[in-house]
Parts: sequence; C-alpha cells; structure tokens
Amino acid sequence: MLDLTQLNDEQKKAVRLTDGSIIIFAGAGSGKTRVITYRIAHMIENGVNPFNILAITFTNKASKEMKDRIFELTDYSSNIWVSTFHSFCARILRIEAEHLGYSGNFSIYDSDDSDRALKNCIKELDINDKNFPAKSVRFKIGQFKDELRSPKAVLENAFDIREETIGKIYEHYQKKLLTSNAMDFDDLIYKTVEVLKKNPEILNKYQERFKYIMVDEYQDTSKAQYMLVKLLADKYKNICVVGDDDQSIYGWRGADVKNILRFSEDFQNTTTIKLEQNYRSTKNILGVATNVIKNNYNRKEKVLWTENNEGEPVKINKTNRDIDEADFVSANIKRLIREENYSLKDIAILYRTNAQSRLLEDSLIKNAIPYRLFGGVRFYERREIKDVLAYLSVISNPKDEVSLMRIINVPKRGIGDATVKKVSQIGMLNDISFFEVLQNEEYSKSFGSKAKSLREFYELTAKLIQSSKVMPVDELLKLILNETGYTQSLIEEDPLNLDGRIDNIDEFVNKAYQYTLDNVDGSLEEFLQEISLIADIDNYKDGDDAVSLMTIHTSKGLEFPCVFLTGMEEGIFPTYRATIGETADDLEEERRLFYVAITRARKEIYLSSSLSRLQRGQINYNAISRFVREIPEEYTSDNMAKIKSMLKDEARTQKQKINLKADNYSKLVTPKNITLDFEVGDTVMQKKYGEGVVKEISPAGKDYEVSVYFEEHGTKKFMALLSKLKKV
DNA sequence: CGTAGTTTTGTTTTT
DNA sequence: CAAAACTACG
Repeated sequence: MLDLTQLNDEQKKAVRLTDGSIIIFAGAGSGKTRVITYRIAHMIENGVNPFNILAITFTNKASKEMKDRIFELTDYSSNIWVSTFHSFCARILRIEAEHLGYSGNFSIYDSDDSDRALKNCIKELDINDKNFPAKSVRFKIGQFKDELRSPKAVLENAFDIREETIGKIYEHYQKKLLTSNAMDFDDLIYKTVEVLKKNPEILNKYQERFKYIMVDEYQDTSKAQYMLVKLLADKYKNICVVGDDDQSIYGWRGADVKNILRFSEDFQNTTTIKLEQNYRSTKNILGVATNVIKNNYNRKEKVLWTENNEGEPVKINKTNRDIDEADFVSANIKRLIREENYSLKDIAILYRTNAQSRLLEDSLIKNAIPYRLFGGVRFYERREIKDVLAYLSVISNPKDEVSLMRIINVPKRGIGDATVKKVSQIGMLNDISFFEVLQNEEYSKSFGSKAKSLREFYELTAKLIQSSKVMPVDELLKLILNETGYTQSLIEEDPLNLDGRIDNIDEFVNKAYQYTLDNVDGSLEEFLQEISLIADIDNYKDGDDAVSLMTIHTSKGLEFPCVFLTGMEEGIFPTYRATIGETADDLEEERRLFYVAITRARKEIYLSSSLSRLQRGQINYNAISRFVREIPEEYTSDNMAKIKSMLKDEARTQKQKINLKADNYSKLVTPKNITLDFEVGDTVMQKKYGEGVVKEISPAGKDYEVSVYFEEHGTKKFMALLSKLKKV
C-alpha cells in the first residue's frame, strides 16, 4: 500500500485525482517530482494498466530517474512509457515512418547537420547566401514547423518577399530531407503531429494506448508539442500537466508560456492544484527568489513559503577582474569543504553563457579542485566524434547525404568540392541519391581521373555496411577507424595527441561498448538515435565527488546545497540583447532565469560579479546586474550596504557620462583617445555591405558601437575601430 | 584541383 | 579569442 503520509494536503489531492484534466502549478522545490511519481504509483495500485500510461519529461535524465522511482514504489516500470517529447516522437516515427514516405532507419539531423543541408539548398536554388544565412533560415523554418505550417502553407500566405524566399528554401529543404531519409529536431514533433492528424486509425491506436498522460515542465512546451498532447488526450481526456510559469526559460526555442496559462480553457472541467510549500531552500534564499521574480509583470501571482530556517544570508561579491572572480569562487569552495563540512558534489557553479566556464576551469585546476563540466562544445558535437558518427549514419542510412558529404573526403582521399558537385548533379539529373550514383558503375566514366577514388570509397562503405549486419556497434566502430585510416590521420595531424582527439575517439568506443552491454540486441539505428537526442545533463551522475559547472539552463530541475552564480553583470546576465530589447519580454525571461538559478540552492548562495571582463578579445567594464539591485537588503550579508552604495555610485556615473536609455546602465567606461570622423546621419562605407546611413553611435568599452542602416540589408551594428567605417 | 595560410567576423541559452 | 570564410600557392 502506497504511503501518502509524507505528503501535504495539496500533494495528496494531486496524487489521488487520477482521472480528468488537472493542472498542477508547482513552485520551485515544492516536491513536484515526488507528486508525479506517487501519482503514477497510485494509478497502478488502483488498477490502471501501466501499459496505458505516458509521462513526458524534459530530459532523458529526468525520465530515467522517474522510471527508477516508480519502480521503487510499485515494482513496475518497464511498461510505462516515460520519455522526452523528442524521444517519444522518434519512437513513434520509427514505427509509422512509412506513412510519411520515410523508412524506419531515418537519420536525425542536429542543428549542425541541418545547417549543412540548408546551405546546399540555398546554393542549389541560387539564392544569395549573404542575405539568407543558414542559421537564421533554420530558425525561421523551425518556427514554421512549430506552428505546424507546411512549405505549401507558407508559400501560399507569404507575408513578404523574404518570407516567400524562405518558403522556397523550406520546400526544397524538406525534399532534401526526404531523399536523405532524414529528419531534423523540429521534424520529430511536426511529423508526429502530421502522421496522427492525417491517419485517424493511427491516432486512435495511440489514444487507446495512452489513456493516461502526464506532462512535466509544461511551461516549456511549444505550440506543436501542445498540439501533440491535445491530440493524444482528446479521447480519454485524462491529462495532467505540471509546471511553473516563473520557470519558463525556453521562450527563444518556441516554448510558449501561454500553454500553461491557458490550460483550463483548452480542457473542460480542469482541476487546478497549487503546490506552494517549498521544501528545498532556506527562508533567505526563497526571499531573494520571490522578491526578484515579483518584478515581472507577466506572471500568475503566487505565494511560495517554507518552514525551513532562515539560513545563511546570501553573499554578494564584486571583484576587479574576471580572473579574481574565478579565484574568489575557488577560495570559497575550499573554505566550504574545509570549514563547513560540505563535499565537492554539494557545490555547483552556474553561469549565463558557456564561454564563462573557461576562467572558472582554469582557477579550479590551479587550486586542484575536481570538477565536472556540462555543456559547452558537447561531446557528440566534437569534430572527430561527428566524423565517426557520420560514418555510422551512412552505414545505417546510405541516403543520408549530409553525413556522406562529411566523410567522403575524410580522411583525405582526393575527392574535392568539384568532384562532389559533379556526382550530386548526376544524382539530381537522374533523381537518385548520391550514394546510388557511386553504386552504379555506369556513371564512373563521367568522373575521369577521380573515378578510381570514388569507386574505392564506395567499396569501402559497402564493405562496412556488410560488416554492420553481423557485428556489435563497438566492433563496427573499431573496424571503421582502422579500415578508413581515420585514427591514422588523426595521429599524423597531431602526433602528440595535444588536443586529445584520440582520447575522445577512445572514449566513444568505450561508450559504444557500454551500449552493447546495456542493450544486448540494440541496433545501430537505436544507438544513433540515443546519441542524437542526448542532453548534456543526461550524463550527470550523483556519485562523482566533484564540483558541477553548467549554464543556468542546464541546471533546471537540479538542486545543490551551495550555488555560486557568477557573472552577475549587466550585459551578461541579463544578456546584452535583453537590455536593449524593445519589449520587456526578453528581460522577463532573464529574470525567470535568475529565479531558476537562485532556487537551485538549498543552503548557500554566492552571487559574484567583476568590474572588468575579457569578452571576445577586448576588456569590457560592466555594471552589477540589475537583479542584484532588486534583492532586498534583509536577505543578504553585511557587505550589502557597501555594495548598494557602490551600485548607487555606478548608476550616478552612468547618468553623467553616458546618454543612454534610462534603464541601460551597462557601460561604465567611455572611449578615450578615439575620434570618429562621422556622426549620426552621415553616410559611411562598410567593406561588406557598401554604403549606409549612421543611425546611432554608442560607446562600448574602448570602442564605439555604430548602427548603420543599409537599404538592402537593414540595420547592422559595427564596432567603429574594428570594422574601419569610412565617411563618404 | 586541393590545401594551407590569412583575414574577417561575431556571442546567449539547447532538444 | 576562436571559428569560419576567403585567398594564394603548389
């Protein structure tokens, strides 16, 4: 019998209410995960078949943990489908691929692969890639997919000529993906919705299967994800979503807070439950979090409270240089270990951008403090790993053009751009894939002197495909590394293994081996899928005794006794873009991010900032973050008064020296010894874009930032010194 | 045609 | 400070 005595009244209510539509507003640290797992356990105990339960989590790590916890409570877990949106969709699509003209072994493209495919599309359509950079086109296409708009729909209602062009690229890109038998991240959701919408019998199958649906972190679902949930839940209407609008931090990725705010309008007879008691943090920490977040205009009013004690005041520190900030963190970590009895794994260092990790790492290494770094250049995104992965992808799905292009001349085989172009033209003319051109010997005459290299490459790949059918992934991997000479080429490139690429390759082989142990009959496809949907945090293990370093985004859902929040500076956190934004939305999301960061901590928080910071090669002087200013003094350590007066001075200096918007106090230092030979209104010459009109000049560190309007390209920003603007 | 060196450009956050 | 884009050489 499930023991509910540990739960508070609201939690019990949420657990017991298994049917109908329910929304749970769960404040930070309110025992949300516990409620979800108990709820599922309770359902099973009351006769719900585990087979009929679907639970969507935000990360693979969260889904693994949830499965473990449910298993502890009920002895069930294998039948319950617990996964992220992306994994869930990938799994459905493997089964239903044929209905979309795909086959089940489709590749999943990450953003890097998508960009490569897009670049090719843009080139093939003869569109100026300067005006349509792959990255921004990908972003826009992602938005279309999230709004469930097909290429056709986009082209039909194109808002302007630019949108029409992007529509054309979108159309071509989808064709290319289909011939490559590949899907990008957004496709996973979009295509799943498509297949369910177009095929009522398939929809019915999954509605019957998933009679009970739960979605965690609902505040971070996108429109398309919302549609998916709505479709699945439409028949039985047993839907429970859990979230916190104050923790919505993925707006830039299409997450729509409105999904959570509007839930009760979308589903009839919704029960609303609020979990407002915090079990995680001290009163001081909670005080900081709630007092800052209440400055947001766009939110549901709520009162978080805790029975925990006051705890330590929140510590605020400011150093002169960024290096000193890192040393401040290291020194305090040592003190916490030595004097306060914390262990390394109790401590996290958080920051806004990955680039900030470097200095922190240097200092930790210098002080011999073990650490684990999450994020940054992800393991599976490293060049050497992506190369090897591309081999695996081609073996699994020879139509995968992006992967094929990646490896065709790696290691060097004398097959350059010109040859590749020739092959792909033949492919397009005959409407066959790149690989099929290589396969068919009748085309080899067209390749002249390169025919031999191409043939050799084809035979190598064909051989590897044969081998893949009879050997486990790790063996196949070793075979690839030997047969292609890839390892050899890495050794030649860097004989002393200075950049550790060989080590990474070894680690990858180990991971593959581990995979074969964990999944005895796991296929190559499944291995690839698992890798492509892996998140940084999924590798987090509780056991390692080391300090954790990660971005605030990555830290979502975790908790640590001690948290260092670094780089509390205007222009960094909140990020520069949010400080100049026209609308308050970006700034509010930054504030929610601050809220998330603070509520990760259980006992101690250190907020640090630095007067000067090296950013992309130049020293910048940033003011202390506005979020620090928003903290009431009562929650902070004694030096707050000192800091406060420092802040006041800063603000005053700002007003005197710089004539900027009232709420922008991010730059302290005005340029010295620089005079510009132009002013606002003048026409200037820029190397890349030609002539344009100066719209705004603002000081930025030692340089000036100049906004210039170009008739054809719109407004661009330049650093005056760096870009050598000339008056015309 | 393919590569190696040089110049330019740019920054959030990630499934 | 790097990665990416461009240019000149063999």
